[in-house]
Amino acid sequence: MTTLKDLSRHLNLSVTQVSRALNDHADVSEETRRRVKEAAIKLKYQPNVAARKLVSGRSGIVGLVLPNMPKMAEAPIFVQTVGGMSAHFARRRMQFVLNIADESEPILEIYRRLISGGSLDGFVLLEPVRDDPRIEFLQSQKVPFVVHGRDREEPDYPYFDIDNFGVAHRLTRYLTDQGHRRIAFLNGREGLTFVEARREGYRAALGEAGLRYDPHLHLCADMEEGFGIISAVRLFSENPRPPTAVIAGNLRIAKGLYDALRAMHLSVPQDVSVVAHDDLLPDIKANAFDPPLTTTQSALELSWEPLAEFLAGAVANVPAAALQKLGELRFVERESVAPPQQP
Amino acid sequence: MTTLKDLSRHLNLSVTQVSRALNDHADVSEETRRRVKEAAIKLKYQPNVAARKLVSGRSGIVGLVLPNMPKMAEAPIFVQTVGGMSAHFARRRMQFVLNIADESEPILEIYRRLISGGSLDGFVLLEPVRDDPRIEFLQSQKVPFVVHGRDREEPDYPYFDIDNFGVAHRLTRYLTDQGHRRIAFLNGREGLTFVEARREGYRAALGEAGLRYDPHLHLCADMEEGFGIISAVRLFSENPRPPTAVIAGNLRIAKGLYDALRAMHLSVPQDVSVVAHDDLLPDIKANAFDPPLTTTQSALELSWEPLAEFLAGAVANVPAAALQKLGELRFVERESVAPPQQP
DNA sequence: GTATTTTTCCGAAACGTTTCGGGTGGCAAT
DNA sequence: ATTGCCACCCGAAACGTTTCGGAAAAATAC
Repeated sequence: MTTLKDLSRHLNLSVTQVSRALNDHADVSEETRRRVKEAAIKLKYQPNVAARKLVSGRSGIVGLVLPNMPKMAEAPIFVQTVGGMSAHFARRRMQFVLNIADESEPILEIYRRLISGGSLDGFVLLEPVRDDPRIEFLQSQKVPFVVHGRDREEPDYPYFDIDNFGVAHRLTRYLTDQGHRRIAFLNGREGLTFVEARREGYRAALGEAGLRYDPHLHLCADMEEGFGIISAVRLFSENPRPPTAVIAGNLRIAKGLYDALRAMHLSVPQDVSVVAHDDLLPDIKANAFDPPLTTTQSALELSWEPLAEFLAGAVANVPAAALQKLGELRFVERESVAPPQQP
Repeated sequence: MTTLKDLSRHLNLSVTQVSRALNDHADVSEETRRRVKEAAIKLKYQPNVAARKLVSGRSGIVGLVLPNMPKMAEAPIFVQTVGGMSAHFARRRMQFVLNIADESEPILEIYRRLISGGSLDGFVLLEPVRDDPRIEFLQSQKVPFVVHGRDREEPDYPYFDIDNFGVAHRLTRYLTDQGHRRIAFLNGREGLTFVEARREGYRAALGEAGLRYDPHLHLCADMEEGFGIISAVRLFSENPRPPTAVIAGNLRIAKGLYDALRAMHLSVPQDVSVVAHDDLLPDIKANAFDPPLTTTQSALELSWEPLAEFLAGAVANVPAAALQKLGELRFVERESVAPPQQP
C-alpha cells in the first residue's frame, strides 16, 4: 500500500507538500502539483481513510438507519432508495452504509453508537414525523444530516422534499372544478409529515370550493394495494352516501382501488372518478391503468442526487439554507375523471 | 467525546493499561479491569474506530459490491439480501456498506479502490461464476471475503451454499421415478456456478434413469416469471415432442410456467407435471399454487447469518475450513406431479 | 536472607494523514 | 543596501489507539 511517505521519497519532496499538492492547496507550484498527481496515479496511491479521519474528523462515510426490515410491499421503493443513494454517494467517493435496526435497540441509541464511535460523518433520514425525535437528537449532537421530506414547514436543516400540500391541493381542486362534492382521500400512514401536508392541501382545496372536510372520507394507512382494496369496499359498499371521486396517495393504492371497483362493477370514470399521485416508480405506470389515470407526478428517483449532494454539503459545513430544495411537480391529465353523475 | 486519555486521567492509570483492560488482556488485575470498565460505561466511552483501524488495520466495515442496480424483478431478493446482511453485521457491531457500481468503472477497480483506501475489512460476494475473477483478485490481494455459493467444487475460502447438484438431482429423480422420460429444466443464467451444478445434478439423475441429456430441454435465462412463460410456449406449442414434466429453477419461473400452461389449456399435473426449487421467499408460496407445487426447499433467509459469521471469522484470521457450510435442504411433496400420460 | 519468577503496570513508538508555524530564496520597492 | 513581499517549501505536532519492551512490586522458591 502506497503512503504519502512513499510518494514523498519518490519525488524528493516533503510529506507536507505532497499532501498539499494532492489536496489542491494554494502554496504549491503548478509544476509540483502536476508531478505529484502523476506520481500518485502511477503508484496507485489511495489516501488511508482512517488516518485522514483521525486528523480531519471526517470519514467519508454516511449512513442510513432504518427502524425495521422493509416489508415486501415496499421492496421496489427500498431498491430505488438504497440503490440510488449508494450510487450517488459512491460517485462522490463517499461510502454509504445501511443499518437496519434490531427492534430491541432503541433507534436513538443506534445513532448515538454510530456517531460516538466517530465512524460516520452524517445521516440520511427518511419518512420524518412531526417534531421527529431523530432530527432533534441529531441537531442536539451537531451531527450533519439531510432529510427526505421535512418535519416542519420551514426547517433550518438540509432537506429535499416535494410540495405535498400542493399535490393534494391540485388533485382535489381538479376534482372540485369538475363539480365533485364528495371526494375521498386515501392518504398514507398517520403521523408522517408528508401525510399531514397532503391532508392540509386536501382540506384547503375543499374549503376553497365551499366544501367541508369530512373525516370519514379521509383514510390513513400504509400505502399498499390492500389499502386501496379495503377502502373501496368501505367507501362504496358499506356506505349510504359514497363519494363520487377518490384521490389515491400513490399508484399502488390506486391499483388496489381500480381492481376493487371493477370487482364491484363500478366503472371509472363513469361511476367513480379517480386521481392519484405518481412517484414514477418503474414497476407501475399511470398510463397502463385502464382507463389511464390522471395524476400529479414527481420522480422519486430524482431525490437521491440532491440528498447526496446536500449531505455532502452539510458535512462540509455549507449553511443549511443552501441545502434545501423542493422537487418538480407535474400534473398529467388522463382519462380517469368525469363530472359526477346527477343523483 | 471521551477518549482513552480522559479515562486514564480519571482513573490514575496509564493509557496503556486502560486499553489493555478494555480489551481483556492478560496482564491487568481483576480489580483494575472492573474499575476501568465501569468508568468506560459511566463516561460513555466509545473507541474511535479510525484510530483503532490506523494501528490495527481493521475497520469493522465490510462491503458488498453489486455490478449494477438490481432490476425490479429482483427487488424482493435484494431486500432480503441487503436487509439480512446489514442486520446480521450490525448485530456483530460491524458496518455493512453497499456499493453499486457505475457501469463505467470495471468491477475489479472498485474492489481495488475500496481495499487500497484501507476502509474495508472484507467483502461478501454474490452469484459467483466459474473461476470468478473477483475471487481470484481478492485472494491475490489477501483480502478476506465470503461467498454466497461457490465457484468450484471444494474451495479453500469461506462460503455458504446449498447443495445445488442435490436440488436438481432430487427433483429429476422424483420425476423419473414416476415414469417421466422427457423432462425439461428451466435453469438460471448461464455461467453462474449454481446453475452449472444444477445442470450436472439433472444430467446425473437422467443418466441413472437410463435417459440421455437433451440440450433442447435444458433452458437458461434470468430466473424471472417471463422465462417461465416463454419457455412454456417454446416447449409446448412449437415442439413436436413436448416434455411430460418440467423442473423450474425457482418459484417465479414456476409461476410464469403455470400461468402460460393454463393459457394454453394444459393442466397440471394431468398434461404436464411441474416441480421447482423454492427459496422460501415471503412474497410467493409453493402451496398457494394451484395445484400446490412439489418442491425442494431451503430458506434463502438462513444464508445471511452464516455469511456474516464467516466473514467476521475470515477477517479475524480463522482458517477457511472452519468457515464453510451447506444449507439444509428439504423435499416437499405436493400435488403438481402425476405419472406421464401414455401417448 | 537472597534469587527467581509472576503479576501488574508504564513510557514510547507506531499507524498515515493534515495543519500550524516557520523557514528559504528571489524580486520589487524604497 | 535595506526592507518588505511573495511563492514555495519543510519540520514537527497532533489525532486516538494498540503494542513492544522493559520496570517496579509482589509473590514464591531456594
